[in-house]
Amino acid sequence: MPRRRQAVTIRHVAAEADVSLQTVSRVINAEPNVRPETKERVQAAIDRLGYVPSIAAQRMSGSRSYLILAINDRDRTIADWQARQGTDWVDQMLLGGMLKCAEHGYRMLFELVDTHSDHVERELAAAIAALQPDGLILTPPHSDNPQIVAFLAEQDMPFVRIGSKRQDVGIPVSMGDEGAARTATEHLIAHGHARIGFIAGSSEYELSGWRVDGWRAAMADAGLSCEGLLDAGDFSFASGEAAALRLLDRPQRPTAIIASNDQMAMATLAVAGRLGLRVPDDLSLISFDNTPIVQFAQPPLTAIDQSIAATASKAVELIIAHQKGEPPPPTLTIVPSTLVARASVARLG
Amino acid sequence: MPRRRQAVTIRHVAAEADVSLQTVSRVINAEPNVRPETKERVQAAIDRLGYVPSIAAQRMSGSRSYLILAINDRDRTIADWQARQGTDWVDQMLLGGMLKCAEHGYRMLFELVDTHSDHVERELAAAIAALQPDGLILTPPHSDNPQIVAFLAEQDMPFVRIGSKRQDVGIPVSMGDEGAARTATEHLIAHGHARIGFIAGSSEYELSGWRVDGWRAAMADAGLSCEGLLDAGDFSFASGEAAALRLLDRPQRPTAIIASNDQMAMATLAVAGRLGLRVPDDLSLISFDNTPIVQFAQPPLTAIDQSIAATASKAVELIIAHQKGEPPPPTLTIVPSTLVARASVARLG
DNA sequence: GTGAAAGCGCTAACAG
DNA sequence: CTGTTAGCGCTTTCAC
Repeated sequence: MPRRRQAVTIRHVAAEADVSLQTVSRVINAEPNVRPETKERVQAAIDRLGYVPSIAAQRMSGSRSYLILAINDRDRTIADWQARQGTDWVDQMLLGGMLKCAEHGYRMLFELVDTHSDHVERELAAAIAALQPDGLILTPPHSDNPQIVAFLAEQDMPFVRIGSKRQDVGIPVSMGDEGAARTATEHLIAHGHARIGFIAGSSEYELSGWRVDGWRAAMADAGLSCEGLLDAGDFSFASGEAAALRLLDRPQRPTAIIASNDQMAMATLAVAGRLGLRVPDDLSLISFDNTPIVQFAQPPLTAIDQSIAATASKAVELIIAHQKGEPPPPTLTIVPSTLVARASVARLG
Repeated sequence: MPRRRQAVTIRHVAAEADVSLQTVSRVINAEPNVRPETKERVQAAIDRLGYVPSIAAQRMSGSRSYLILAINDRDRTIADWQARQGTDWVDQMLLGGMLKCAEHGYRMLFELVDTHSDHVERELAAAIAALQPDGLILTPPHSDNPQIVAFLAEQDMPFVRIGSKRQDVGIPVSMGDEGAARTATEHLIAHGHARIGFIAGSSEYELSGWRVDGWRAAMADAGLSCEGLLDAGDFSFASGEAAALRLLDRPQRPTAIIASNDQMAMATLAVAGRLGLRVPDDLSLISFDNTPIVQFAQPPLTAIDQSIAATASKAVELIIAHQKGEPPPPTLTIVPSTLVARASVARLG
């Protein structure tokens, strides 16, 4: 293998512009103390030579690596990829994250980490040691994993916790789960529903609880009872089927159901079909996540859209801002979710 | 910002194992000339300290960067992400590519490059200069872009050309487009079809032509005419609609259509519906790509599945093998596609 | 077999 | 405002 070296280095630029290495470095990093005309001359040399700094060298000399690591749950991500159900969480993260990174000359690297492993720290430490990223983005359920969070805080590695609300360490970016559940519930109430069932997600994810909270709050505000209307799955289709069956099997069955993710919503739709219930005429349905499959459901499902792209983009922004020494936002950052109305909700009565 | 340094370096390991830096380096890189017991002692120290080499430093000193760059078309990728139609090309690339990379201690980085830009070289040169990857993976339509290919060859940067057949430079990995189209065509012929229409894709992609070739060959082998049965779109839904309309508007309309991708197949399905043709009773349909949406179509579409995960995995393997100095495969590598039978093909007559 | 020295491309810290 | 010096952590080259 040929020993691969940088084609054009800072040295070439310095020679070309007839200045010192340091001056070139200052121009590259937009640092002060360079006379405009010198700066211009250097910039011209850079352009002429097509010079681009080596990230490795920049990192080596103790500055930024321009790398941001997005950490996702290994098992779940691989399962989604293999299932080929169209789950586009990763794509949306890339869309928001990569583009924002590119704007600032950063790169986003995708890393899979096993939540359940007893040596999460080691996995993370290895990734950090190897890549030396400038910051990490944690996604659920990692965002609230005490081991991970404590470890990163200790390393004082800047990190954003997507879908988290805890402001103790790291920078949380909430997707407004409670508000989203409230919105969905209120949407149904506005359509005349009173017995609104809720299928919660896995308790491994804190957001599951927040969504329940939002539903509860909206029901309470409307003076409605939640009695016998709450069930839970683990985000899988099968668990959704079971939960839907239990909910719809009750004597006073709900006239509407909110499912905490699309898989469980699709399962509910299937169960309704089996029970001879038409959606939306006999049962209204709202799902969470708004992945592509719900558009193709029959009927297309009304869904809560969590803007993952916007959230990832925000996360990158926050890390870069932190990197520049700017103070973190004083209050919790919330990237709001929206309700996308389709055909699975009917007016009651 | 605190000047971030490696927590544990090769120096610590050397001290811990009481050997020189060089010996540690030899162990890390599995080089010869280390006595087994020394090696063991060093390895123990590495494990005890949780040492992981910094890839920046490795790269700096002229060795591998353990980074492989996957290059995708910017516009198309972003459009897919924004459309949220469930296109999972990127996910499948990550699935195959990342996991294979991880097996060998490499990382895969995703990069978007504008095909149409007049300074593709500059974009690529910048990415290469910044990241210093050990190899690149080109995806269509980049794989056969003469500018890109020439540039990389000149840099002598190892690269795999996914979906290409040209063996002049780089390492091509074909997905067997011609064979796949042949398979689809023969599948329809076996079901009694004789007037099998074909909607080709954008001529910007060489694979569009190969697919047509496969269809032509299968038709010829069966003694069937292709007269008036070929049309083309550009892979978009709208173009598929137009093509399907032209094909189905003919006096002797086809009894089956093969569309070069899922979007155009879905468009054909929609057009058939509008014309009062039932699929599969009045029109059989086979699509290419097998992205998630076709499972959710009514009826679910029979499709050619191009195993992108397997292809990406193979691509990574080839780059790493090349990296190790192994010779490239003497013949064209083909990752075969398979036909997934669903409900959109009916027996004729 | 193992070790010492030099240097990769860049930036921090200091000097002028 | 600009330049010089000294490394960053690792691998290469060459000694032993």
